[in-house]
Amino acid sequence: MGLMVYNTLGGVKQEFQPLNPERVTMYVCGPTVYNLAHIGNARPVVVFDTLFRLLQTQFDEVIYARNITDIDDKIIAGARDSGLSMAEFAAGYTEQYRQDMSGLNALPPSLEPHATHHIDEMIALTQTLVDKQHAYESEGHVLFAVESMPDYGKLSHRSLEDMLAGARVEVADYKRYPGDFVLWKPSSPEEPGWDSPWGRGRPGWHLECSAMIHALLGETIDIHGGGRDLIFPHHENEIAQSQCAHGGDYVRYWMHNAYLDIDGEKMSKSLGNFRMVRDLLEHYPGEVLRFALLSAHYRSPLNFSADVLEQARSSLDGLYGALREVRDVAVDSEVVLAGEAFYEALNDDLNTPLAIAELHALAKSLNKAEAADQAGLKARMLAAGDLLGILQCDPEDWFQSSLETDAITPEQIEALIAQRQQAKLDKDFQTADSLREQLKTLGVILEDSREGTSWRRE
RNA sequence: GGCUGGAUGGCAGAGUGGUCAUGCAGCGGACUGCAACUCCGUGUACGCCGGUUCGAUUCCGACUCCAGCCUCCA
Repeated sequence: MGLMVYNTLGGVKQEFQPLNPERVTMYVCGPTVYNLAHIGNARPVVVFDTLFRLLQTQFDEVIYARNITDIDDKIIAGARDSGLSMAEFAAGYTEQYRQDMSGLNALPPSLEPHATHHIDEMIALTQTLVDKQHAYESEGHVLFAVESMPDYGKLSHRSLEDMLAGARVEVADYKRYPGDFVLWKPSSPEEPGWDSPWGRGRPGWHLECSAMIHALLGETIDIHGGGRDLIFPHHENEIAQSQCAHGGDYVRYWMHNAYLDIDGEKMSKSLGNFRMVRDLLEHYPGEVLRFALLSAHYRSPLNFSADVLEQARSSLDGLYGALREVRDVAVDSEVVLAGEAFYEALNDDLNTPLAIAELHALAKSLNKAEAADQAGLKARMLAAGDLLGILQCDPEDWFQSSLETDAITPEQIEALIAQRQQAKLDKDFQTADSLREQLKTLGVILEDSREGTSWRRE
């Protein structure tokens, strides 16, 4: 069985069959660069990065695009407040975003289009929609007329009547219909803007993705991903724009990740419980954050907490522990995971928790393996880890990288270990134990084996 | 109110119509000078009430609670 994915459009798991098996296309909504990325922003990045890695084992060419929204009202406001130009302001957060995601072992996407580099395409798309009578100009705005699209609402399962019933906001008076949304809006002289047939203005948010996808990937793409909250209105409106402009299918498989909570509560400004990736990376290796994010299925809510992070670290310790024992065993680089339980778990709609369970099973086998079987098991574990974006660093570095304390240097640790070794030879166990205790208070754990004593951070 | 999705052992979290998730933590044992690592063993978990069934955590229905969206927040 090949890759199965849950398609939000239709609500069922389907076998993944790309339009063109020679060139698989995937687009994931990236950040609006007006702020630091929080851990919730990181979830789709890690999830779709894992999918990107999986797809690459099955298809020769996988184009993965993740946009940077660098024109937006929040960016305009942020730039104004900080006294920077919009471009400078956005560039700063874009660079920080790249660093943060790299810290989570997320591969760079194949393409990283910036909204401001595709304004011409957005204007053209808007013009097409106006020409086809799906959009209209009103008081300097160009609006999409949702009534012009019979199946508007198909992704989010809501009808125009439903939306009206639930409407809680005042309707702008330039809209013909309350559900109409902005394609192009006017800019004041102080605001950034581009000349267009409707005057100087800037694009609406939904327009960007439709225009960039069309420009870079084509009229129909295979996978479009993002967080659940984007289903409505963002993705619904993308469908409306692209389908009405170009006809045909816009996206073959819509995939949406669930939210994550912090300590059982929604992450929100009012609760003040935002966790920024950059801050978390100062206290935890990126791999721990990534492992924690993958420990729940992407469509399930994930409760993020310090406890979960410690559990992730302990789990990774166990996996790296198995690899450390075979540190000097050479591995065969040609490993085919297809067909194995680990791989099939990922193939089943990216069931990362089950895949991780299989990884633990591999580690257990490796711990118990005869020498003859070690190379093969190690190679499979590393290949499996690579698909998840984990287990790629040197095990000794993993255990010895101390992010919490600089109270003692590796040289000092080695010196104390040598001292303890001598005490052990002298049968002076009291001294030996006190040296071990001394190190423990500094967060260093000793492990004796036949080959000698190694150490790791607590 | 409308739409979507949830409720699994101390914690996290898969899955299934009928002996097993898995990890973390705990407990017992082996190993060890003692530990740590590792290995072995260990938990009458499936929101509530009905129904279908020889048998339901898993299917169906009601109920309770929770979350998300309906406002350019992943």
